[in-house]
Amino acid sequence: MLAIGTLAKRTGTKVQTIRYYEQIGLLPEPGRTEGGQRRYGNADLDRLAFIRHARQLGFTLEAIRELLNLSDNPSRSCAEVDVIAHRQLKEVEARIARLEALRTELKRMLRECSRETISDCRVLEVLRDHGACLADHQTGA
Amino acid sequence: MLAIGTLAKRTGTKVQTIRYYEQIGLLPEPGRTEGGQRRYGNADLDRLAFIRHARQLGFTLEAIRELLNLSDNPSRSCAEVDVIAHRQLKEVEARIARLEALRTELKRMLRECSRETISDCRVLEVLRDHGACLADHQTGA
DNA sequence: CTACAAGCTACAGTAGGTAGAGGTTCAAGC
DNA sequence: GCTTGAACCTCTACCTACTGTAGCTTGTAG
Ligand SMILES: [Zn+2]
Ligand SMILES: [Zn+2]
Ligand SMILES: [Zn+2]
Ligand SMILES: [Zn+2]
Repeated sequence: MLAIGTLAKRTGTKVQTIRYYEQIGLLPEPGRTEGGQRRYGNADLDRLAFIRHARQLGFTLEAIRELLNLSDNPSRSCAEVDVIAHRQLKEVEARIARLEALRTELKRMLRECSRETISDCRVLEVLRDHGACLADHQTGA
Repeated sequence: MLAIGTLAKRTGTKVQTIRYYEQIGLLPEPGRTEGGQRRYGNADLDRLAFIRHARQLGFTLEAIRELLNLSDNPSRSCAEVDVIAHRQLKEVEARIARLEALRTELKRMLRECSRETISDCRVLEVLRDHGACLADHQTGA
C-alpha cells in the first residue's frame, strides 16, 4: 500500500491534486490507516496514471470521467470512446486554427513596427483599430 | 454619454465584464447619474475597444494593463511595447507546438483503433500507457 | 522514545469572466 | 404627471483545474 506522497511521485502529480480528484469523485475514496492517512493500491495507481495521461493529451476532467466509466464495461463497443477522442481532436484543431491566426497577426504587427516612439508604434495602432488588422477574430472562431 | 448597456453593445462586451474590468482597475471609475448609474464617454469607449481587441489577440489582462500604461506617454520609445508583443508571440507559438503534438497523437490513436470492443480500443490503450504514445509531453513542453 | 517529515482538514486564491437574486432607476408612452 | 418595464445597481456564487497556506496530527527512522 502506498502513501499519498509516494503515489504522487510515481504519477508525477501533486499531493493536493490527488486529494482534489478524490473530492470531485474522479478517484475513489481510498482505505485509511488507523490514524486517518490514505493508503492506495495498484488499481488507484493505474487509474491516476490514466487520468494524468489523458490530461496531458488535453482531455477535460469531464471527458476523463466518461472515459473511465466506459472502460468499466470491456465488452461494449468502443464507439463512444472514439466519439470523445474525436471531439477532443476537433477541439484541439479549432484551438490551433485560432492560435495560428493570432500568430500571423502578431508577427505582422511586429514586422511593420518601425521601433520609434509609442505614438507611431504599429503594435498599438493595430490594437486600437481592428480595421488595421487582418485576423478574422471578429467573425466567429 | 453612454449607459453601460450601450457601451457593451458597441464593443461586443458583456455588461458584467465591463464592471469586472472596472473592479480590477483596468477601466477607470466612470461618472454616475444622480441615481447611481454609470455613464461613459468616448475615451472609455476607445479604451474598452483596445482591451477587447488585445484580448482577442490573446494578450492577458496584465499585459494589456502594461500596454495601456505605456501608451500614455506617446513620446517614449515603443521598445517595451514590442517586448510585450514579442513575448505574446512566443507564448502563442509555444501553445501551437504543444497542441500540434496533441493533434498528431489523437489522430494516430483514432486511426489505429479497430472500432470493436472497449477491451481492445486503441484509444484507451494509449491513454493507459504512455509507452504506446509518441507524444513528448512527459519531457517538458 | 523522540524528532520531524509527511500526512490531515479547511479555506483562499489563480485567470477571466459569467449567472442570478433581489432591489432601484431611467425613459418612453399615455 | 404617472405608470410600466427594460435596464441598471450591488453582492454573491460559480466555472476549470488546480495550487498554496495555516494549524494540527500521524508515522517512522534512528
Ligand atoms: Zn512598436
Ligand atoms: Zn483584429
Ligand atoms: Zn476505440
Ligand atoms: Zn503520452
